[in-house]
Amino acid sequence: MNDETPAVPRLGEIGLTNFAPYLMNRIMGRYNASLREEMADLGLSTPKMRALAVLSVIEGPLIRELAIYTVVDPSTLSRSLDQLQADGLIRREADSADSRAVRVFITEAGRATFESLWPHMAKAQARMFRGIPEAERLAFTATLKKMLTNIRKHEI
Amino acid sequence: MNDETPAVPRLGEIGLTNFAPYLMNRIMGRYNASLREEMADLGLSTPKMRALAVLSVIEGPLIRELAIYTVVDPSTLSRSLDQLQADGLIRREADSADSRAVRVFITEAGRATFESLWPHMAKAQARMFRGIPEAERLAFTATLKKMLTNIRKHEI
DNA sequence: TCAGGATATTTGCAAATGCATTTAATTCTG
DNA sequence: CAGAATTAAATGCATTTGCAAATATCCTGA
Repeated sequence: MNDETPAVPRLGEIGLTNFAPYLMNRIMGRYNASLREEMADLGLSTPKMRALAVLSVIEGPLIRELAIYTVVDPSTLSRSLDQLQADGLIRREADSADSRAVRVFITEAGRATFESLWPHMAKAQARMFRGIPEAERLAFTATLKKMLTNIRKHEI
Repeated sequence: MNDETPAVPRLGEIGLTNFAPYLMNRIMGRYNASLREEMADLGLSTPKMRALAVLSVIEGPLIRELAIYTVVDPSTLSRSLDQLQADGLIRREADSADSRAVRVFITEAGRATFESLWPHMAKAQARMFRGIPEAERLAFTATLKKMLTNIRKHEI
């Protein structure tokens, strides 16, 4: 019998460029960097951009939920929302059922700001997938969805 | 004839969970968060962890190269290396050919620190891929490699 | 029903981040 | 080959970040 812990292959054995989290971090780092200039022109940081992106699709989530969708710490998100609110891009509204909770809504100005950023996001995504056939792209996204289900901590 | 700009489908039309960058950011956010506690126990931040990971595989890169591999801003990396050096986990060495440049080497202590973190990284990756067949996993990683080639700015 | 624990958000604060600049060295160009 | 332009790394500094704690509210079981 063998009671040793099963050996985990080392990173060097796998190779950096076969380790999916490494590749994903690097790709997302470049993707986010490629949008930085356009975001700066619109006065947006990554958390603010993500909040607008989610709010353009999801109507009036709780801040807690928005923090999950955007993968931004609630305290950071709270301050990002302060800024977006000061710029008139979102508004907060007390939840009718739970007076601790706050719902967030995108304003028309917020939607317009996001609309002017969106083509750059779409283009960055297109560049990422350049030369990759439609079927492969769909399979890739399907795998991503499974991975999100596997790794997520929350039900949303 | 039609001289309008071709319409880019909106995010709402695509759906948040069909937009690959959204999924990838969310997955990587969870992956990184899942390692935070183990990293904190070892006194590592994300940039420091990434530097050790790359240095465990690549021998003596320039700081400039390390910044690309780790997707960390050179100024941030410089300070992260200060800390790793103070803790004896890496050492800097002047490049023999170019005296502006500095090469970075992992020490034995650095290797040991990374080795104690690595099983957690491997486990987090395994959890991410849970239930996903080997073939699908390989196809996914192959697509990631193409994407990195597409999106990267540098030749490494 | 009410005390104790949980939850939603905000705020305090120290540390980290990233842009702009500096310093030092190398490479290019006329 | 001199001077200009470029490059590598480090540093100054204002902003951002995220952990802890505070505040306000809600829920649960005796």
